[in-house]
Amino acid sequence: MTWNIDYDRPIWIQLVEQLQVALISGELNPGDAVPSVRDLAADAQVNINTMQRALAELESRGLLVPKDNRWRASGRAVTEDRSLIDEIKLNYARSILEDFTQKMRSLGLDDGEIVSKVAEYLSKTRSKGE
Amino acid sequence: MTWNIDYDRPIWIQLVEQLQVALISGELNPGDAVPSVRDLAADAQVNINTMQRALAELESRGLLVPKDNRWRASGRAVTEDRSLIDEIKLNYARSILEDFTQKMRSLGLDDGEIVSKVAEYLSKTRSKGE
DNA sequence: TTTATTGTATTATATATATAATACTACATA
DNA sequence: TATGTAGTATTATATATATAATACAATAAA
Repeated sequence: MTWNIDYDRPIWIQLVEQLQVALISGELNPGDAVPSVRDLAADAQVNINTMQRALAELESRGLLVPKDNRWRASGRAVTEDRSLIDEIKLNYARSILEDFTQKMRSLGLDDGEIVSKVAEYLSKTRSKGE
Repeated sequence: MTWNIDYDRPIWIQLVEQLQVALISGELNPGDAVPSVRDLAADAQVNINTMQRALAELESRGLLVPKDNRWRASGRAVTEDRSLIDEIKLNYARSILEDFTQKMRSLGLDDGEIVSKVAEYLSKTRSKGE
């Protein structure tokens, strides 16, 4: 997976968000093994403790689970609770829409202008395939 | 003006953003006097130093200017350079659109779905007046 | 059985952020 | 003229974040 860290927000929060996107976009599927904390940290070029904090957060949300019941050395996996993933996906999409429309409206744009600007921007940035 | 501070990003950056929105949305007009640092800080329930940092940043961007040429006790005003405000408004709107479409696409939505979801969300949250 | 790997924990350090308290200079105003 | 107000500066303190360097116990793998 690809990482994109900027520096005006806590890194561990950005890691949580980007891992969550990987889960709800289907880049990581229910039951899939998750790379080890060390590997993920190296991949994202981030300290192990920082990545550990992100994974612990996702585990507390139920999105990641320990792979075996007994102890740890088996690593983590994506939850098989698809309804939980769907629920989080819906919430996430709604929060993006909320944030976006709030910002556009605060600029003084009305609903028609917002829709047309979105359509215009999408067509400008459409990849050749679509 | 209304303030809305959350706690996962530096406060001074959020102050810069929200003051900037006030400028480019026309809530504060070119030439308008800006309240004193102390008053703004009290209004936003934020430390004076924090608000000062935000105002200094906006001044460095040319959006705010010292009210008189001589010294300070006259306070600040909004720049009368309307083209600068327009330019920043365009950049801001574009960055919002960029951020939004990037997030929606990363969820696996195609352009048609994005437009329809925007339209649907806008109609659901439309105020009575519109 | 030996070695490597897993998640986890601990300690220390550096940095950025936010606040509080205080003070100064120059100007505006009463 | 005397007082208040503007922006600004300084010092100190608390907190969150991020990193580094280790270490450990239990499991997996060679």
